[in-house]
Order: sequence, then structure tokens, then C-alpha cells
Amino acid sequence: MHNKAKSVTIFDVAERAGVSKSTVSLVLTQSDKVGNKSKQKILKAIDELGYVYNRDAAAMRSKRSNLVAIVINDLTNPAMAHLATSLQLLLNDNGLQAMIVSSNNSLELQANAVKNLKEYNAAAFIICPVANTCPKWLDTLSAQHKVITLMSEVPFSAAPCVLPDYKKASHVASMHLLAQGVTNIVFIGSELTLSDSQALQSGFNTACAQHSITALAPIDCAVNTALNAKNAFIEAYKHSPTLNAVVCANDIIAQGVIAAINSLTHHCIKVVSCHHIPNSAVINNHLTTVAINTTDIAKRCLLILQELLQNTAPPVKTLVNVNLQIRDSSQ
Amino acid sequence: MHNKAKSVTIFDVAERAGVSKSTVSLVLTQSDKVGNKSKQKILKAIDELGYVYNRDAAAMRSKRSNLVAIVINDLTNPAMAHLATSLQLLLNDNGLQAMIVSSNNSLELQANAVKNLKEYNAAAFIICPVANTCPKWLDTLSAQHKVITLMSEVPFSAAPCVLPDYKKASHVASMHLLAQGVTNIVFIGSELTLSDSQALQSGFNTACAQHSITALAPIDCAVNTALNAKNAFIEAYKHSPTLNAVVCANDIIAQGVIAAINSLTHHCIKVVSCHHIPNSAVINNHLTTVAINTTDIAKRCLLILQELLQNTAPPVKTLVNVNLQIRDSSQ
DNA sequence: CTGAAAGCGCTTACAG
DNA sequence: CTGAAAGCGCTTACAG
Repeated sequence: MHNKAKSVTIFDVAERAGVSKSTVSLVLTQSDKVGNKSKQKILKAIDELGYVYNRDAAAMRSKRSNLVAIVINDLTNPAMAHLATSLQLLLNDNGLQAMIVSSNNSLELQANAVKNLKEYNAAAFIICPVANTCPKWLDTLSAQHKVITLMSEVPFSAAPCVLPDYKKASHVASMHLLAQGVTNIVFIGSELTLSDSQALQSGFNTACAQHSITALAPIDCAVNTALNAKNAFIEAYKHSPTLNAVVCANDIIAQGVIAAINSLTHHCIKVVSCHHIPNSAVINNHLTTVAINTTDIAKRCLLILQELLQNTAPPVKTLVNVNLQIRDSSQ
Repeated sequence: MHNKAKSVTIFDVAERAGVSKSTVSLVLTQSDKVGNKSKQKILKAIDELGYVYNRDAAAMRSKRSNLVAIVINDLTNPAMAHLATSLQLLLNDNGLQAMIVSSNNSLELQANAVKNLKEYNAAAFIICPVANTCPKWLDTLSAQHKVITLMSEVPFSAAPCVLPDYKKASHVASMHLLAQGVTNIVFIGSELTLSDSQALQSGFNTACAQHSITALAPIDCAVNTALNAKNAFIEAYKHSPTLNAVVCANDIIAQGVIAAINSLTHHCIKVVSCHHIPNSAVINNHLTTVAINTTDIAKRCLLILQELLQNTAPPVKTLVNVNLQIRDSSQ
């Protein structure tokens, strides 16, 4: 859509530096086969001419690319944005260029984004998959390209994935409540049939079993919004007014639940969240929550990417540790 | 870093479809100069061979690119993430590919990101600039490339920018309070010397003047966090206990101020925010705030981009309208 | 409407 | 350590 000007090429640089194109190319590709005097002359010429390396040409000729696509399902979630940023910085440190793209929680956009990025010759795809991503689609993609999924599992897919240990997260959160002797405990989450949610419920159920407690039926608030959670909780509470403890799938849901509890006359319900979403608000600093370190996830992801690029087979599933942070809401 | 396999080219497609390379190319570039029977054969061949268009080769040959870099200073701010996503979708609709990159509020990273993206042959740069971005740097960039800045002004730069009308935002917010007869009013913001903050203060001051009110000295909470705002407000309140109205630069600061007010024995202080940051929390729904529509900003940005790509000169500054949303906090 | 040819800016063996 | 040459996958006039 936009026509570039004359463009300075390695030929111009070579001419100015009084060497051949090949020598310039060797300098640009960080080869050590070039004498220091030549190298200095070349760097000087590059600077004087304002030469810009053309990676399209280089990628085409060498059939290599250092472009890594990062496809994020929800960029407006600060945790996801932080993860994407961390990844970008790590990739930069390793000579790779990140290209962040939002799939905006749409399967169609996700498929489209990947299709386009293939045309731009991405060397790898790091995907925070949209809910209900089709495993076959992912498998087809990862058969032809380097692919890693993050944060959310696509069940039975062959693509390596890196996840927080959701099961452990809900387990420690639930045990923390149960150790205080609560008896009427419930789990609330969104889209309960999804793999991640199943893992959370599993940790919760294990904890209940260990304390010989029979939990109430889990509350499903459908879409993951605070308002939905608030309404779903109020509804559920009508049927179970003896409730005294709630394990929430994440901070957003916890916010809704807390808002619901504050609207009740009783305030004797303990709340924990299994998935902390960092934000700069003062507001949430009473919530007992399980912190998920997106920096750790990003680091792990990079290691796996390096394995993929070296054609060694990485683990298909990597669980990153989580930590319970105890605050007022569960006391 | 990663070696692609054999790769199917337009030559293979041409062979299979029984036409020449040129004809295939014409189809790929959406030319209408190709007969329908040929076109169908070609599309069939593309599908059967799993051909992937190589945009690097196309860009190099045609010296055109449809890659647009979006450089965001703070991707973890949901408003910015939403803006980036909106832009991406609009660009897609117009045959352009967005490449989102985070500058993570670092001048160095911002400069580096732009330098790298030039090598990837970006057709345009849409930048939400880091605070204190150097105008000369931006001018040099925009002399050679298509550049638009968003959300935050780099004073005296030649690059076209699209902003919310910050002055109007603080003006309507302040007038709303003053109309209720408040007398001891103060403005609180972060980094008060920055251009955007100056605009906010200007709207505030104008409103005070219109009501013949002398405002207290503005409160500067340095970094833009709720905690900072809370502490700065508590400190300021000690010196001015008669305060009865606060105009906050944005929602984050407002959260801190409200937290501070709640910790006081009196609750008779009205609060408004000049810059709404959308998030899914229920919590903030008592705050009177000025909504900034990032979708409008994105649309405006696209129009300006189209002008730039057509080499017409767009307005150097575009202010997008804002709307006051009245809620409990100012009643 | 189609084909042959040149060339975008680079990298990569291969001789010197 | 350096130079000449081939070629990556496309697009673009230019003849037919």
C-alpha cells in the first residue's frame, strides 16, 4: 500500500566501504570471517548511508525467519497482556522478533490470524488458544509449523503446551479454607466443561474428599464476567443459605462474588480465588488468591521454543508452579 | 532460525492449473484481468497443493508492504489493549496486517522496536508514545515513514496525532462538580508536566474560572498507580481538610482517591474521573467518569492512515469527543 | 487474456 | 579473507 523510496542496498554499502557485497553480507549475518578493518569500514558506511537491513530479502534467500507470532485470545486481560509483553522481551533477547496479534476470543479470527501469519513467514506460533479451539486444527498446524500453546489446554492436541498448575491452584486454595473448618463449600467458575475449569474442579474435589466434605454442586456463571458471577452466586445462595466458603475460578469471578456477599446481610462467607489477575487497583488487596506468574510461563515457553527450533521433541505438557497468597477475604 | 520445507510456489500452481506464473500472480493480486475458467482452475490448484502466498517475496518485488506496526506503551492497560485490538480488526478489514508490539513504557524499547520493524518493512507506524518521547526522534521517523501517534501527544512533533479531547474531558467533569456548588476543589494527576496532563489541568482551570473559584494547587502523585494516588491524596487532605471535590486524571487515580476517602471519617467529598479505563470489574460502577471511546480513536486513526498512504496531508491533530457518565461518586 | 524475461535485495557455496 | 555467480518466490511491463 505504500511505496518505499530508492532504498540503500548492501551493494551501496559495499561500494562505499570498498569491499564486495559478500563481505557486507557476512558482517550483517554476524559472521566472524571478516577482518576487523573491513568490518569497521562497513559499519561506518552503513551508518553514513542510513542503510536498513532488508529482512524480507534475507528471509527469502536463506529460507529462514526469526519472526515469532504470538496469538492472544484476550489482550484486554492484563495477565495475558503481561504474558505477551514478557514473551516479546525474552524473544528479543534471543534474536527473535515477536509479532503480537489478538484473536479477540473468536475462533474465526484465530484461524484467520494464523493463516495470514503463515504468509508472512512466521518461524513459530505461540498461541493462547480461544476456548473450544479444535484439536484437529491445532494438530494440522503443528504438523507443519512450530507451535506452542499457553495458559489454556486444547485437550488431546499434539502441540506442546505450558500451563499454570490449575489443579494445584484450586487444591491449595480449597485446603486453605477447609483447614479452617468450613463445611458448606462451593466452587464457582465459568464454562465448567472446558479443560482448565475441569482441572480446577478436580483440585477442589480432591481437597473436599481429603476432608471428607461433600461439596455443593458447582456454580456455572457461563461467561467470565464479574456481573455474571455476582448474579449466579446470588441465585445459588438462595438455595443454599448455609454456605460459608467459596472457591472462585479467578479474580474476576471473585470480584463478582464479593460484590454479591457485600449485598447480603450476613458477611460470614470466606472467599478465595484460584487465578490471580494482576492489576494496579488498590481494590482487590483483600482477596486471598493463587498467584500465577506469567513471567515464569513466558520463560518456560521460550525454552520449549528453543527445543522446537532445534528439532528436539519438547514435553507435550509443562505445568508451572503457583502460590497461594493469603489475605483478609478467607480469614 | 527455522528452516522451511520444500515450499510450493506459484510455479507449481501454474503447472498444475495449466497456465503461466503470470496468470497465477494476477489472481493472487486480485486482478480482474483473468478469465473465470482460469481463475477457478488456479484456485483449485492452490487448494490442492496447499500453496501459501509468500508475502516476503511479493513485498520485495513490488516494493510495497501491507504490514502496519502498532507500538503500544502499556499493553497491560486494558484501554490500550482494546485500542490495539480495534485497530487490528479495522486494518484487517482494509487489507492490512497489524503487528502489535509493546514498548513497555521504555524509551529505549520503543526506539528499538521501531528500528527492528523498519527492517521488517512496515508500511506504517501507529505509536502510542512512551511519556517523554523525543520530538526530534519522532520527526526523523515521520520524515521517512508513515507515522501516526495515538492517545498521548508528543508536543511540537510533525507526526499526525489522534487524541481524546482531554481538555474537554476535565472541563465537563469539573463543571459537573462546580454546578453542584462545591467550593474547595482540587485536581489530582500523575506527571503533571506532560502534555496530556497539562490539557486536563487546562480544562479544569477553565471550569474553575468560569465559576470564579480559586482551586487548590494540583496534587501530583508522580507515578500513575492507585496506591500513589491514595497516599498523595491523604497527604494533601491533611493540609486542606475543607476539601469537598476532587477531579482525578483517570480511573486508576480515582480508585486510589476513593480508597483514601473511605479511610476518612467524613465521606462528603465528591469525585470524578476524566479518563475512563474500561474493565470487567463490578467494583468501579459508582464512579462518575468521562468515557473515552477507543473504538472511535481507532476509526479516526485508520482514516488518517489512509490519507497518509495516499500521500495526502492529514490534520496534524485530531481530537475525539468524550462523554461524561454520571454515577454515585459525584452526587 | 497469456507467456517469456528481468529484477527486487539478499545469502551461499565456490574459487581465488 | 574477498569476488563473481546463481537463485529464493514473487511482480511487472511488454509482446503476442
